[in-house]
Amino acid sequence: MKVEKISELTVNRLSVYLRCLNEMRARGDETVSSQALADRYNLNSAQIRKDLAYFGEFGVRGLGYNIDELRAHITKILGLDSPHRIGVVGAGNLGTALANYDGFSPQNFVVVGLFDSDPSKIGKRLPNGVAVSDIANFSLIAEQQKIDIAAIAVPARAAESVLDTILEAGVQAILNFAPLRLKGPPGVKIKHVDLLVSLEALSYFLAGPESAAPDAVLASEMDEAF
Amino acid sequence: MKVEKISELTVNRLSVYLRCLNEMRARGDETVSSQALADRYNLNSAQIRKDLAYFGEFGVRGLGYNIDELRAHITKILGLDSPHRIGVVGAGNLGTALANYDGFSPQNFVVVGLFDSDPSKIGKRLPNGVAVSDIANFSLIAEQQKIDIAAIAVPARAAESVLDTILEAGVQAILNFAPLRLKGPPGVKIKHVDLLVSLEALSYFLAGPESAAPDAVLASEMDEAF
DNA sequence: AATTGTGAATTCCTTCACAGCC
DNA sequence: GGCTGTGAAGGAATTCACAATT
Repeated sequence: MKVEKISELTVNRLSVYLRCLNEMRARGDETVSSQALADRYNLNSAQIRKDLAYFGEFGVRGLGYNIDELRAHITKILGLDSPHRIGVVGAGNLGTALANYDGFSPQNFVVVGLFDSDPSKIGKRLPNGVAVSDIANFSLIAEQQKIDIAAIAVPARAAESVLDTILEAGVQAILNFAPLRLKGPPGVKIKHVDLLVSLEALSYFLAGPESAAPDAVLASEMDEAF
Repeated sequence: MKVEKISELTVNRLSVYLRCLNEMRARGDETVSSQALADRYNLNSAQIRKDLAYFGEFGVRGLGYNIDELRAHITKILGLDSPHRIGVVGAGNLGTALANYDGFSPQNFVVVGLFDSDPSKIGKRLPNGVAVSDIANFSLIAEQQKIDIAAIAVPARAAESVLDTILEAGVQAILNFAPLRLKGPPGVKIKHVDLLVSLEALSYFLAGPESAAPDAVLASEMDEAF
C-alpha cells in the first residue's frame, strides 16, 4: 500500500464501486473486469484501475477482479470492517428520518443516539428503539455509546453551537445537513450534504440557455459528494 | 454574459456564495470584498472573483461588491427568481421529511406532491397539507401541479422504475437519494445525494493511517457535491 | 489605497495507450 | 487473447500575481 495522498474523489468512487460490486454479486457474478464494470455503470475503466491500484494489486491480468475479494479489500480500505456508531443531533423531520433509516446497517453504520434541546421531544422513543436525549448530555452519551460520527440535522442558526458541542465531545467525523459552511479544526473531517446546493444546481440547469450540462453521471459530493 | 461552458463546481459554489451573502446581509453588511468573503467562509478570493466574472462584472474595483446587488445577480443566474415545484417520490422516512422540510421555501422551492405505491400510505396528508398520491398518477399530477423537479426517495430496488415514471412525465431535473447510480437520457439532469458515500468517506478518514485529509471545507457535493 | 477582473502558472484529475502478465 | 497496472499526455480547476479601475 502506497503512502501517496489519496484524493477525496477517489475515496468517493471506491464507495460507488463497492455498491456496484454488491449489486453484481447479488446477481451471482463472481468475477468482473474494469471494462465490464465501467460499461454497466457508466464509469471509466482506466479510472477504476487507477483508483484501485493506489491501494494494491487486486486484479489478475487477463482475468479481471474477483468480486468477493475486491469487496473485501474496499471494505477494509474504507474502514467498514469495524462498525461506526452515529449520533444524530436534531430530532426534527430530517434527524428522525436519519435515525429511522434502515439503509445504513448493511454497511456497518448504526445510529445509537438522537439528540435535541426541545424538552417536548426529549425522552421520546422512535419505532426502532432509538431514544431522544438532551443535547446537554451529548458528551457523556457520546463516550458511553462510543459515538464516532455525528450528524448535524438542526436549523442553520443552531448549527455552530451544535458543532462546538460535538467537537468538545471529541467526535472527529461530522456529516452536516445544515445549509451553511461549518469550519472545523484540523484533524476533524466535515462532510456537507447541502440539499439547497443540489436543488439550486438543478434550477440552474433548468434555467440554462439550452441546458447547462446534459451529463447525468457524477455527484454532488463527488462532490461533492456526493 | 459569456457563452463559455460553466462547470458544475462553479454552479455549486454560486449557491454557497448566495448562502454566505444572505448571512452577511442579515448581519447588516451592505458591501463585501472577495477577500472578506473568502476569509470569513474559508474560500479562495480569486476563485470567488473568477466564478462571478463568468457571468458579468458585478463588482467595483477598489470597493468590492454590493451585497444586495450580488444576491440579486446570483439569484437570477441560478434561476431562483421563478419558483420551482418539487414532486417527492417515496413517502418513507426520508421522503416525508423532505416534504415537511421548511428550509426550501426561502429559496423559492416548494414541495407540491408526495407519491408512493403503498395503498396504506396513499391519501394520507402531512401536517403541512401535502397529500400522498398514488405513483400511478404521477404523470397526471405532475402536469396539473407543474412539477419541474422530482426527488427520488425510494429504496434502491425501486429506483429504476420510479425514474422511468418520472421521465415519462417529462420532468427533466431529478434529485436522487437512492444509493445507486441512475443514468438519465441526454437533456435530463440527475443530481445524486448519496449518504452512504458521505458516511464511507468519513469512515475512510477515521480509518486513515493518521488522517486522510485534514481540510474541513468543500463538499459533496461539492461535489462533490456540496 | 483598495479591490476587481484576468492571463499565466500551477496543481490536480482524467484518459490514453501500451508494456507486462496470466 | 484478454486484462491489469501505470507512465505519459491531455484536460480541468485552482491559485497566483498584476494591470486596470475607482
